[in-house]
Amino acid sequence: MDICDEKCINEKMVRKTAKTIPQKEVIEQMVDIFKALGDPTRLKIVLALLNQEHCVCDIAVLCNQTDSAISHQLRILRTMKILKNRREGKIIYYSIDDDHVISLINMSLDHVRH
Amino acid sequence: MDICDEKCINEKMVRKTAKTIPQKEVIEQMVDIFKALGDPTRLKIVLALLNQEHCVCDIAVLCNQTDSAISHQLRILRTMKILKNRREGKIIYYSIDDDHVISLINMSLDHVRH
DNA sequence: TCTTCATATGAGCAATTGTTCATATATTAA
DNA sequence: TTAATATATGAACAATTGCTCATATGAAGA
Repeated sequence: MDICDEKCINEKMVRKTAKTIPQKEVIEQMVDIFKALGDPTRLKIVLALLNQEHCVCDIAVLCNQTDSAISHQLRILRTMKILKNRREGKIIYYSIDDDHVISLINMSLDHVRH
Repeated sequence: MDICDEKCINEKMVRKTAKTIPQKEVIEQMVDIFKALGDPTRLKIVLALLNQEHCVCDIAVLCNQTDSAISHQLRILRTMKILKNRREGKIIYYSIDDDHVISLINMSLDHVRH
């Protein structure tokens, strides 16, 4: 981290805080989780799966979206290991694969309710 | 919520889950928080302010961004009541105005560290 | 086998977003 | 008042994103 001496107002404080900021990789992973939940369709999907698994088709109904749109978002959430799925014949059931995400959602619910 | 009888595979489960999904307004507010933290610059800003306030100029240094870019993002975070600011002469100090956000960040840090 | 149904996926498009650059505002010092 | 400094803001632009539509895959039944 190179700190410009010219512009920096309070170099000591900046240096101190700089040490506390997580490394790039960690920040990127945090951003990815928040970004995943920062879309109404994806958040609704996760909310719909909080208590039980559902098939793609039912998730689409619950989210008022087309199967295709939901499938695209499910792939993103699956790739991120936020969701997992299991096949039963033609039907594929999705469920939550990450307890931290549940905690994040409950905490943001607290936030909204002040 | 109208549930299509044709497509729905398991109507009972869908109806049951539908009742548990928060209303639109709540979901939008949750999305807004996650979206706010779902950008590397904004997340870095909040991380930089976790322990103490900083002026715009120093935040820019800490985030490796121009003052202007930071100022734009600070306005977003201020509008969302995630940050507050105070003026001291020419300098404006920003700090965190929302404890829930701190909890969210700590929880996502847990997540990243498995 | 052929058809149907559930899901997945690629291309294309419109909307959103984050940054840059130029400029404006506001405070302090000269 | 004028100049310098810190911050804010509007316009423009490039990049990203989420959806639609068409098509593909994969499993079950006829």
